[in-house]
Amino acid sequence: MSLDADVLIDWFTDTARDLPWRRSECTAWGVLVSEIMLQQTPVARVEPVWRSWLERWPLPSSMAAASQGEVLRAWGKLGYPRRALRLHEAAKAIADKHDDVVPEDVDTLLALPGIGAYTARAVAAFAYGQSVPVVDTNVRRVVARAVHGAGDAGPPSTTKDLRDVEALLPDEKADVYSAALMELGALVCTARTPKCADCPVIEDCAWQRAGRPAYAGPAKAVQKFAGTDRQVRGLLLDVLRGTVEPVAKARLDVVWHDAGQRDRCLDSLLVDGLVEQTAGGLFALPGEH
DNA sequence: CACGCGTGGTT
DNA sequence: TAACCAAGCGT
Repeated sequence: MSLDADVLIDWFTDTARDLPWRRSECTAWGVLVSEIMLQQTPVARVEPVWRSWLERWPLPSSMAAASQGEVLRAWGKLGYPRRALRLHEAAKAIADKHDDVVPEDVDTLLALPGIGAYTARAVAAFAYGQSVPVVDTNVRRVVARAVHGAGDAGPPSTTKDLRDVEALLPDEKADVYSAALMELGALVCTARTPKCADCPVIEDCAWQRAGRPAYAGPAKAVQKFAGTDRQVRGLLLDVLRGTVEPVAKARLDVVWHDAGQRDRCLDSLLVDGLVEQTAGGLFALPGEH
């Protein structure tokens, strides 16, 4: 049994959100930028940044010409700023080695920094209309429920997940079908309170037939934030995003009480290339001094 | 393969 | 209100 492709595609056509990276005039570069920004960051926070980003850097080569610091500042508070650095590297590679054209081949996309199993296929499908399985957390949850009758997806396994979704793809409009699966997971078949009453494929749903059993797999580790290096790194970076001129270490020291953790985080930011130290010993976003 | 990596809105 | 959640990737 599989999910009725015609029904799902019709539902998507009628009710999908009108997101700018889904419009026909959006370039492959626009799609790629959106996919990177949407890695772990909600649509609502991505949209305004994506718009200004594409206006400022409409081509990979235009972004490639910017400094790392400019890119990090433009990334703002989307989170996980290493994504911005990798996107910058990807833009340079596309400009230099691919004639400023986002590659359409999955393996070529996979070779670019910051592009993994999901993003490579999302670009292949949504920018170039290819029939490839696009598996994100939404799709994994929809498949776990509708196909396997489980309450939620178990631990990810790229090989198995791709195989599962490959088997569902219709002969026609596989790209729209993939977008529809993602939209279903994002809007209807949600993690916490699924809106089964609104589901277009409830007739096909194995979870529904099984009486909607609770998730039975291994417990998922809840990610802490308060007090972690991630929080401290974020605080340090926020200082540097807010100033154009390099700052003395004392300006960074005030953001966190624990000097050991502070210094360790500053070191890791330097190692990651998110922060640079000037000849005078001051600190700044990289590439601007 | 499990873990670390930002940030802010929702329940 | 603390916990959960959000279109992953690289190591």
